[in-house]
Amino acid sequence: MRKPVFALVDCNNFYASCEKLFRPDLRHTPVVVLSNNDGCVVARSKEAKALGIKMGVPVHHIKAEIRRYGIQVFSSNYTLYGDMSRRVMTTLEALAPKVDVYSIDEAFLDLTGIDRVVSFEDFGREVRNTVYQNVGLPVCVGIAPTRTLANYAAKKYPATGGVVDLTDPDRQRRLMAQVPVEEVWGVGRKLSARLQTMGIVRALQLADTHLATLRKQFSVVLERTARELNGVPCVPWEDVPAPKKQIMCSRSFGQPLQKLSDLEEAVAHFAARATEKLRGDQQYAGELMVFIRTNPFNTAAPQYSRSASVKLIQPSQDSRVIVQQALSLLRPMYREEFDYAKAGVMLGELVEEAGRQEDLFQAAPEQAPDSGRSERLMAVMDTINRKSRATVYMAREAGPAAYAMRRGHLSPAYTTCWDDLPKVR
DNA sequence: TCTGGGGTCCTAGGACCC
DNA sequence: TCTGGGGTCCTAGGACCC
Repeated sequence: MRKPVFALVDCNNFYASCEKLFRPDLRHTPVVVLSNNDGCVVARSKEAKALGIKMGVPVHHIKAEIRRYGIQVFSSNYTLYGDMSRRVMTTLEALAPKVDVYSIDEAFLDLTGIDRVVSFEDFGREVRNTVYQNVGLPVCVGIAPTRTLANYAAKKYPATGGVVDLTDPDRQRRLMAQVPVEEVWGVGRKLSARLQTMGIVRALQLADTHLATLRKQFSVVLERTARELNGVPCVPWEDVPAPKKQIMCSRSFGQPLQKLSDLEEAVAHFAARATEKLRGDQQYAGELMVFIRTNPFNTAAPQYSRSASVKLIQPSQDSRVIVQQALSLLRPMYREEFDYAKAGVMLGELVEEAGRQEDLFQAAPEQAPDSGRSERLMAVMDTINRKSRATVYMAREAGPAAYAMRRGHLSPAYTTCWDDLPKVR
């Protein structure tokens, strides 16, 4: 049997790199990109990292640094990042036989058994150069027998020119001896804290821990991680992306809301957006959940957090049905004495059209007078809204601007909107 | 003033069945 | 001096990832 070999291709500081790509004047300027609602930092250029700006820090905590160092701040521009991501992935698909897109800025390549006229390292360099030439974005490439090893190979050794070949077991162990355990893929804050109390502080120590102990004291997940560090693949390969199991739309409000009518507008809006995504995936939802909550960071204020869910008799992708159900879940949860900071709608029990169960008490589709009407109406709405965002919406939604995200530093849609094309003078 | 949003998987425990 | 055993399904909660 051929030994498995995976490459992880990871875009460096992806969002920040996308912003810099269209602003050559910022080549050496520290850049940060903010989360939705301009809340906290979710991407940093290497200059910003060098200044000690931490991932996830609320932007209002680093106001002084932004001013002092002239850090350039951007709101998240997912239209731009999504399009750049698509270009990177298309390039990768031309370079490797099997590509598993893992996230907006990462993909695994299955290199098992490819004819190796060049070394893995040369292959990695070719990937880097081609992506840079075609798209203009820098990537790191880690190559190893398992994804967990490839993952930290790609992320942790930019000093090697962005390509690390970890197929050699001795090299794996040498590098693992230096990697802190919390940097291993699958080991987060909680697990690393517990591991450290057991004296496990390096990746290599985790790899050498007795597997049954890990399973017993933690779970099968950590056991798998340890196996992967030892070169035994445990993460299944996804040739086609698995269909989504839930779809969520939620948002923190710019200002706290008190009135039921305001919450209704927000929840109606989230329900409509979630249902739009649902139709985009050509799925139907069998269940929906609505939640509302106060601001947990405001510890002085009384806290309130509720969620409610309902199963639909017949799975639906009709915004009218979902919005109406969401509102009837919201109303009994509402208490007027609280300041609400966030709400959301989650759709679950998603099914493909073909597997949809019909309502036993409904007339047969060919006899039902409105058969297909819902689908046609929604299709018309989506078509109009694709051309011009939020032109048609449910009456209960406040309107296009009411729950717009705070995005005070948004860059233009350079690649997806004619009006925003960069101009060459 | 000000702390994101959207996902996945696993486990434990309870209800229920025979 | 003792109170079965095995199975499924569901839910809530915890952990992780980007």
